[in-house]
Amino acid sequence: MNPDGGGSSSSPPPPSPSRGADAEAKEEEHGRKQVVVVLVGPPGSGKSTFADAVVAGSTAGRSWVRICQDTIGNGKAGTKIQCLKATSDALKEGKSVLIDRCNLEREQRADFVKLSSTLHVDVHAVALDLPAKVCISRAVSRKGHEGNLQGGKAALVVNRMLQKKETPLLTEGFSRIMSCNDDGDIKKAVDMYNALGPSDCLPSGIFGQKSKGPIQVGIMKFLKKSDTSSVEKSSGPKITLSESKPEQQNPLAKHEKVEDGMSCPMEVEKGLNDKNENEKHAKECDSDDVGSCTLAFPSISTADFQFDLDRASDIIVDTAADFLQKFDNIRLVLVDLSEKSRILSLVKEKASKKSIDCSRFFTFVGDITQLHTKGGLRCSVIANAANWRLKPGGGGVNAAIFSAAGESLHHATKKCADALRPGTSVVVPLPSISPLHQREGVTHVIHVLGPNMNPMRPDYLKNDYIKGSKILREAYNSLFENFASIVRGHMGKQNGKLGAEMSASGGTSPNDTKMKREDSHGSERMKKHKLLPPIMTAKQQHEHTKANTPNYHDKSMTSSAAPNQAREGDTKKSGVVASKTWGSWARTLYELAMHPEKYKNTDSILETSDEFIVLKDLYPKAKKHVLVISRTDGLDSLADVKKEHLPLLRRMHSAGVKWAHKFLEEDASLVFRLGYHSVPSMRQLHLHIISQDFDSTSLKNKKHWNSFTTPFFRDSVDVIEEIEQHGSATANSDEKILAMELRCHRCRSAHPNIPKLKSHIANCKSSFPSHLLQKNRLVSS
DNA sequence: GTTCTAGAAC
DNA sequence: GTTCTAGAAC
Repeated sequence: MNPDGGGSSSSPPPPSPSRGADAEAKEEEHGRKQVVVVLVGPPGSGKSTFADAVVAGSTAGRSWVRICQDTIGNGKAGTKIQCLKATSDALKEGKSVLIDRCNLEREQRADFVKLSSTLHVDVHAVALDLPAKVCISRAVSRKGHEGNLQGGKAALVVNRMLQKKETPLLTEGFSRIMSCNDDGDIKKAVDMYNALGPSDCLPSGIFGQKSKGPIQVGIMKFLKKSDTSSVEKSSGPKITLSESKPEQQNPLAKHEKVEDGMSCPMEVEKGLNDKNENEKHAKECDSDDVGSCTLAFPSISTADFQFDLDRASDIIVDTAADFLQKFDNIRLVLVDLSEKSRILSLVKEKASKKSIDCSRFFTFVGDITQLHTKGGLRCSVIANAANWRLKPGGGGVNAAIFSAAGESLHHATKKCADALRPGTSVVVPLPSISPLHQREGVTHVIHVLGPNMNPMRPDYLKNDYIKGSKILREAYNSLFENFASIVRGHMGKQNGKLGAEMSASGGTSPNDTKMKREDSHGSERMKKHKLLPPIMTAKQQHEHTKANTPNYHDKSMTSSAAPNQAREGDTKKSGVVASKTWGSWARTLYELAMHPEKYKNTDSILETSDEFIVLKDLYPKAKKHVLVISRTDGLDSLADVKKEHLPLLRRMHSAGVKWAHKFLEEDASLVFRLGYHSVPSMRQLHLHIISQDFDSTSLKNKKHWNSFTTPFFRDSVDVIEEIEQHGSATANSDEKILAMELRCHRCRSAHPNIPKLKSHIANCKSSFPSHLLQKNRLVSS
């Protein structure tokens, strides 16, 4: 760390901040260069001490004022408004200002930046990035605090605040940002401001941000015993070696020690990841059938930022074991390049202790982009340890996969998503022109993003391994779930072919078609209730279907009320765990699509044709929200859609576009998006046409929001293209996607709850994310 | 899908 | 005390 100029993470600072001629003239007139220093740090990080030291120790004639929200209210709680007023007054008197309040979130800092810029004054951020443990200990144990934040409650407050912390950025308007990571950094920073004469200015840029932080005990774990006494205790013997040392004395030595503890031992047991085993597994998997049920995946988050290998291997083995229990006939292969891979040997060792079937979960040494040609292992799906922007490059597995797959993967990825949150994954069907598809037989790439331990990236976890482990677990679960969804799709296709063959030979009646549909409903419902039946190979599925066919025939419906009953009976009879049917409410659209004449007196139905009806959504989630509902009996969700439905889908899309244009005639400011929910709540395939204002009282919860603004929403244009190319559409069926944090669909900013999100989107004028601006995904005037 | 409501979060 | 979320019931 070198706070006084030699920034560790940014380019060398320019000689002086770039500011308008106007401001320069003003400064010359006054003969001084004032500055506003916005302190950023939780309670206990030492903001007041810092500010007092600058105010008291100024040696070069600059006049400083500390503006403290805790004291500005004269006994009552102070407000930001009061602080802004005091700042403005002090600046007008020619003084420089230190803002002593937490300012951890961008929004809290914004007004101070704005005020400074209005008054043509430079604004700096000084982030007091001390370990959470230090801040908590200080906040908890201090007495007579000006804001009365002390004792046990301080620990909770600090923790809560740190969860929301947003690292200050130059784009917020700061000319200079300095991070202080320990008392040494703080002292240097204080000295620097003390030595600043009235007309001096400091170089602009970012200084002192760490690329790697010291190990910290997870904040949550630390806080589980949040009363004062246990906080004191828990910082005792349980803390790792690195933390038992005084934190501030020698940060570098501490850092090295920590890294020692983290890195893998150099001497790896020979033969742990044996080549013979590779060959054995390759043979077992050397068929298309098995290959189509095999996922090859790299270890997530362990390469670049050294997520603890021991914990990571536990998580891999746990999640894989759980997953294999739920599904038969699926294979998971952990791949790493080196025979000496520590993660492979750890996983292998732990898997053997768990007595997992080693033909269904094993490690493989090789290049994940050449598993078939070089390793003889067939895998139709590979996972990528992606970066959050889903961009090629960077190195490691990500660079290798994007490079091997060629430009088409990049294009295909952009269609599915433009960013990924830690702990989630996204399925990208690999176009058949991709070399990776042609050469290796890879049909899908699943991009996965694990926890991020890199402070230069969003969602940096500050070595909170409790949270990190949770996210890593989510990442693998999401990966495996998405893989299962691909395999399901594959099985569905096999089934589809089977049906077509039977039909061509005259062996099927209309009821057979119905039967297949009911079967797919069964699986859909089970998916929802997490009672997944074992996934079968195509052959087994065939046998299974045949065996159950009489039941379906017997039970096939004779009235519109029958489908639910029929399905319920079937699932019980076939010995599959019984699960809930579509609720009565979920059949509304089905009833409507089948019998629109019954509803002709309502003004909700805008259009009726043989193929579809257009309906105003009863609970619109935006100013304009209509549904184009297919009338094809048996077509309930994206999972049911096949190539034969393409003409229908195209016509539904055209109808949607037509209605969007009609609405645009009434209000040209609207922007529409057309798409399907990955897993609809209502039966009967329906296309949403929804204006992007999301201005509606019916939009009430996170699920509503995320179902229209995450990859859960599949753009109609993409669905059509995917079916053209692959014969089926992928659905992002991972339920976690609907529980994701709330982000603005335009600027992607995060918001803590629905009301705050709504007030943001009412005003957000940012342009839409780039991927939405392509391929007519948005319809506007 | 919505409504209702307990209890968590603020 | 009020706001907000999330799970159960429908």
